Amino acid sequence: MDAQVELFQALGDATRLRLVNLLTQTGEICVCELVDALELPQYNVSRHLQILLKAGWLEDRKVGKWVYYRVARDLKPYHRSLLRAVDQLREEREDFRRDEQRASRRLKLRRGGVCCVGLVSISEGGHTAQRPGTAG
Amino acid sequence: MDAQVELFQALGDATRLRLVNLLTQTGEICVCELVDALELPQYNVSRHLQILLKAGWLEDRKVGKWVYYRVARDLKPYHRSLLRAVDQLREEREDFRRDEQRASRRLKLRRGGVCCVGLVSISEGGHTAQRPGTAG
DNA sequence: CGTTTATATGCATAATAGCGCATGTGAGCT
DNA sequence: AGCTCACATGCGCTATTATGCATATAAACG
Repeated sequence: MDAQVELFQALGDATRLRLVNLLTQTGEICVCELVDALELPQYNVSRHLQILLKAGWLEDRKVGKWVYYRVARDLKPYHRSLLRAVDQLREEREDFRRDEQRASRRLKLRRGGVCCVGLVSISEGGHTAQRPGTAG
Repeated sequence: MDAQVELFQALGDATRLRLVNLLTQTGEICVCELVDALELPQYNVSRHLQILLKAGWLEDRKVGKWVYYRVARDLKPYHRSLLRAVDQLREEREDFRRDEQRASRRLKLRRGGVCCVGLVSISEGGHTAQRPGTAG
């Protein structure tokens, strides 16, 4: 599809807006951390990450069994403007702020700068607690 | 739906991006002029205008049988950032430029600052030539 | 090699979006 | 009143999208 239209379309979804916001606020962050922060099922987060990736919004970096995502670095002016818009949304979006809080708590638990290391149990059931049926 | 998500979603469509671009570039402009500029069927343009209107992007003003649209005036910072992004897209979008050219030709034909007055035939078949079957 | 962990994806389904056609609405003109 | 013009909208269709479930992939670890 039209690459620029795809760019806007990728932001036309609440979950993806939350992801983009979180990624711009926290920098590089891995999928399991995003799952915990957004409190959404892993497959759901993964799907939306793929959409953002394909649209050109994100970069991924694989480290062992983890995948870290971050906002892409080679951005054009219109990308920047769009990211600024997302940032300016923050004031009005409680969900953004809650995501950021949960993410910040989660990121403090990183050991040696690596996600998930030494994590046995965040909530009961471990940090994959957001699998449907386990949480909620 | 979530008002801010709707805002982004409204821009996630080529036709609506073209409309927003044209409206930011030309100011107030009526539906028949937009139809000529975009070379799309009237019902199509009308539909997308309603979507943009509902999303909070546009204002309309009815004058006789015409309806003029313009970009809304009470905009928040994130609206402005988004509009800036659309503007920055212009460089890469031939379609935007073509729309603007056709619009500019069309707008020169206004009489007394009013659209459509004294217009008998722009292209053969009159200025409603974009009805399917008449054009293309 | 089998198992666990982290992530991605095929599939079915439900919801949504865009399009074309036809028609409705409402203003102005005769 | 009847007609035309400018614009909006209901309907049916098709295409796309989001979601949930299950499973695939692939790395790490015993």
